[in-house]
Amino acid sequence: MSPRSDPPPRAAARTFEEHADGPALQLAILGQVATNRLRAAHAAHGLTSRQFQVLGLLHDHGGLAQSDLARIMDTAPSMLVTLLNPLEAEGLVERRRDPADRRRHFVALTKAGEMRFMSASQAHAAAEEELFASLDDRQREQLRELLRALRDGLAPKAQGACRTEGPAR
Amino acid sequence: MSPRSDPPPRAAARTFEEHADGPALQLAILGQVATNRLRAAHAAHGLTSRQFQVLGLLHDHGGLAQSDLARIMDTAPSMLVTLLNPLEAEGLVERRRDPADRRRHFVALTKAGEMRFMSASQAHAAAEEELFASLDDRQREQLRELLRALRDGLAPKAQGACRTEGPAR
DNA sequence: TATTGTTATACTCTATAACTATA
DNA sequence: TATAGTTATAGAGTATAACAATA
Repeated sequence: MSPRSDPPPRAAARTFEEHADGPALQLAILGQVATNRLRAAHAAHGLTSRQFQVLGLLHDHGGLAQSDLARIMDTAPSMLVTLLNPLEAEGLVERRRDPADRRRHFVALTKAGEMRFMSASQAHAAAEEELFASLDDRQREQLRELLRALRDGLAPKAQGACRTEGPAR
Repeated sequence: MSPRSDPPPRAAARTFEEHADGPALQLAILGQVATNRLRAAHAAHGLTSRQFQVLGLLHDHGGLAQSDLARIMDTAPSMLVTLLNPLEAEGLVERRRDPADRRRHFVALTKAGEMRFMSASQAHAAAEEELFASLDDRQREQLRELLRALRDGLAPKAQGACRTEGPAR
């Protein structure tokens, strides 16, 4: 469309509005919207998103040592204390000392914790459905493929994580 | 594919891993990645992302009253003080009282502020290019369309904003 | 009395370092 | 000495409320 030599084909100077319409910022903004909706879904069941993650990992693994949980979540051990204490106080989670190595705390869901995860999990699914309500099935599949390609194209570091946190706004 | 009546066709119970693979969490995670890359790009030029936004809005509008800036950014007036003070101390921004209404502070970029925005803007564009390097042109266009459809499908509130902030992790 | 901008304060989430106990 | 977990502390980022100046 530009038949001859425009100066160099480098990115021309952009206005801020052009940046704001660009895919990076749009992705960042929509990711923040998704984060907020999910946070609200979890909060409706008395959980922060990270606590939901804790319950979920315990659910999937059938319990974990506190140190393994810290490794999986890529967070400091002291953070886990902060996350687990209220969960234990509410009776959603149980800490048991490992008799074989009395330093270790084995953490597992209680019955109440299982039920709480189930209900929060449904809220999570509902929030997801609501977020993508405006896309038809074909668009959703396209989006999933693109996000997967994007994820795979980025550093391996970003793949396993579930880091969606950060204060409300 | 399920020829007769599975219980109800409601969403079955999900493991956490299934949630983690779902589009909502993937979008949230990738949005956080984008936020972090952009933040790094801005930080390389001595700016937080919100300060970059301030410079950008001043660039696009050719200066604004502080109160208008607060309205556009949907933030408290006191936040602007926090954002503008270091920018003014560095000489990137100038505050002038409006002679017609001496309560108002008209804020505009200095020459140095313009240059700083330009360089940070290039870094922003480079980060964007790097983020989407693994997608070909067709995929990028698909993604832009899907993000636009998604944005338009969500509450009008989410459309204009540029909120990508929140602490580092 | 309402509006503009500032200061002072508090809150949330996260990160770091020092400490206890087990090995 | 090294590891598991805890406590205490500090930091970044944001929000809220009280205030001064001007209209």
